[in-house]
Amino acid sequence: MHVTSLTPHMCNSEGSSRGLTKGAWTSEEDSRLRQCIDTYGEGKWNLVPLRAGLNRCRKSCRLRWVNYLNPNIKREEFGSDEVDLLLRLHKLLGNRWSLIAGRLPGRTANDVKNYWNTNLAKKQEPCYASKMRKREITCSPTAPAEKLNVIRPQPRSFSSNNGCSSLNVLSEVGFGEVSTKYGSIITCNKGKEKCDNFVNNLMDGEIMWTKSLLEENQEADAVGTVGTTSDEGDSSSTDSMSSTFENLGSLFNADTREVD
DNA sequence: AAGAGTACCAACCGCTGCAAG
DNA sequence: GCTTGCAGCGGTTGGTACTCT
Repeated sequence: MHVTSLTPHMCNSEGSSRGLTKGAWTSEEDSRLRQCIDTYGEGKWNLVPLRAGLNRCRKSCRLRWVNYLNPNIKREEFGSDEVDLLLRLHKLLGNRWSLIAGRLPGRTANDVKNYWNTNLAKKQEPCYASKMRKREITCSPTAPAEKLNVIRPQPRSFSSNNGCSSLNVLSEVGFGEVSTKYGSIITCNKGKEKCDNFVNNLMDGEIMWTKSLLEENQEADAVGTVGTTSDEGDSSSTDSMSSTFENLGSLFNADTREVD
């Protein structure tokens, strides 16, 4: 990008940060930003530095609001229910912190990411946690999941959502559930392309039962496994189907329910 | 009490996706 | 279809608080 002039909304990646304040925010800056958001609302972050009279880039302003000043942010420690949900969502979504945070009312992506890296990563993947902490590669960490092209982050919702569930996440992006004799399963209800993209971007070992596969097989119980790197799935095997649903069941646990 | 090591978390950086022109 | 600018994401860094010796 060719930059000919400097404006407060420009950050390093967009141009230059020369002359812009960096580092910790002062209470004065906080109050200015808060007042600006109160007056103009969220959004138009490129205008915020000018409106608030801050010598900060728009990214810094947005981050400060989103991660710290927003009054909806929870300050207390993660509860056991939140941790449980976080674990299951991470298993499902990988490091899509904003998506995960969207299902944890009052938590920001940064909160979730920090909590994961400091409290949970070590329990899940000791090698990865060690690497994160020490910046040392002493063993091969689990490869991060491929980015999901289909799923776009949902706007934060701070409603007291009792339906915080993995299935709700899926339904928001076009996936739903159907039930079979094996239990509830995830389906795609917004077109085969989305479904295929989702499936193609699943993490290793994750298994997806798609409505399209159901339709292709022309029978309610004809389902297929979709492996990403290992073709361990056997769509014709009842044992495989059962184990698959066991996997899904453990993945969703309480979220999985029968649909009449 | 003091220094070293560790944990936490706010903030920064680089990148990507999307929309508008 | 291409370019440009904005919004927002995940990874990473660095300062500080805390704990241990």
